[in-house]
Amino acid sequence: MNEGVEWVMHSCVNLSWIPGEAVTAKRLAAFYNLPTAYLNKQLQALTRAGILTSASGPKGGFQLARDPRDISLLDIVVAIDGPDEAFRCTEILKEGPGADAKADYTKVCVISQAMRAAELTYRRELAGRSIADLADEVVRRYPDAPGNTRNRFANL
Amino acid sequence: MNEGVEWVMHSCVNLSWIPGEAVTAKRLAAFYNLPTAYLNKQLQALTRAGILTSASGPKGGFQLARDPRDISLLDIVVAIDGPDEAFRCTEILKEGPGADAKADYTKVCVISQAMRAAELTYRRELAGRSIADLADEVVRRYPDAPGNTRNRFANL
DNA sequence: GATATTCAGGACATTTAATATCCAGGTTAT
DNA sequence: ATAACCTGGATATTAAATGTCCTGAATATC
Repeated sequence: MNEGVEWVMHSCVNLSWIPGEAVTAKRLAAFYNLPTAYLNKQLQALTRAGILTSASGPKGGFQLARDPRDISLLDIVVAIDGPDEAFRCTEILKEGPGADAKADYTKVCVISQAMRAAELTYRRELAGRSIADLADEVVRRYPDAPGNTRNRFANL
Repeated sequence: MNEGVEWVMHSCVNLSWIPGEAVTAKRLAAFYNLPTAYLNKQLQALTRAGILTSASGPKGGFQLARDPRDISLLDIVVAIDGPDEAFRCTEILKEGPGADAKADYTKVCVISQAMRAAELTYRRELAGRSIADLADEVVRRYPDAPGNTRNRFANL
């Protein structure tokens, strides 16, 4: 999995604590000492996916495009890592005996089905957790986190 | 995910229909028209993981090392793809404000926990499915499959 | 309007992992 | 003795991840 997933999940949680204000890629990168240009690529992907909004020019930057309650971890994984599942069925049964050339073995093959079923539970789990969930949980454990975060961004 | 996972899952199901007989890597590869030497590497990994037994020399080859009911899909994924999870926490919180240098953020970080929880459901699902499950399901749908498979192997 | 800031995105460069191939050495059935 | 077969290391090839750089477009501010 793309390391950018980790970066932008943290960035989205941080952005949820700075509502209504655009934060530049440079500052988001400086927060965790990440490579700016590369993080910017990931942020662009989130923008294309409708998770962030971006603005050019001075006072420009990125913000969450919607309520963090409506941004799931799956949304982010799909935006950064793409929609493909980890297990890719190459339909090797087509090379086996009694193969049906017209069959879609990605659907029919028992192994493919089992792997897809497992990935489905994974995705369901990720779909059930939102950026707001995570942010709330952080606040429960570390009440100062939002303040500390805003403070750090103010000094970048 | 390594494509070898697909190859060896199919191979293990096939082997479950040829109990007590060693099948060479060459024949296992020919069955699905796979690169022999590379498949052999995957089979070696399964052998090291205790899923297969191997024998050198004429009449040598690979067999299932235990009852297919006791070989889970997770066993195979771990043997081929390694034990690492897809999401790798790099502890970027250590670069953030108020970081605790002694903390293990792979355990403490809320994002890391959420991703690990999701992968856990995935692994639990895979751990709950065995090679025998899949083989039985195939037989239920295609009763001729074991016979066809044995027949094809006999002619390779 | 000029300027400085920032995002957008394409074109690279580098590193790492996946996907192989080959061979030399050890094992074993015949 | 011989041939078949697995083992594992070395190496090659390809694709993906990771990262940099630069041009162009948008825009806030003076």
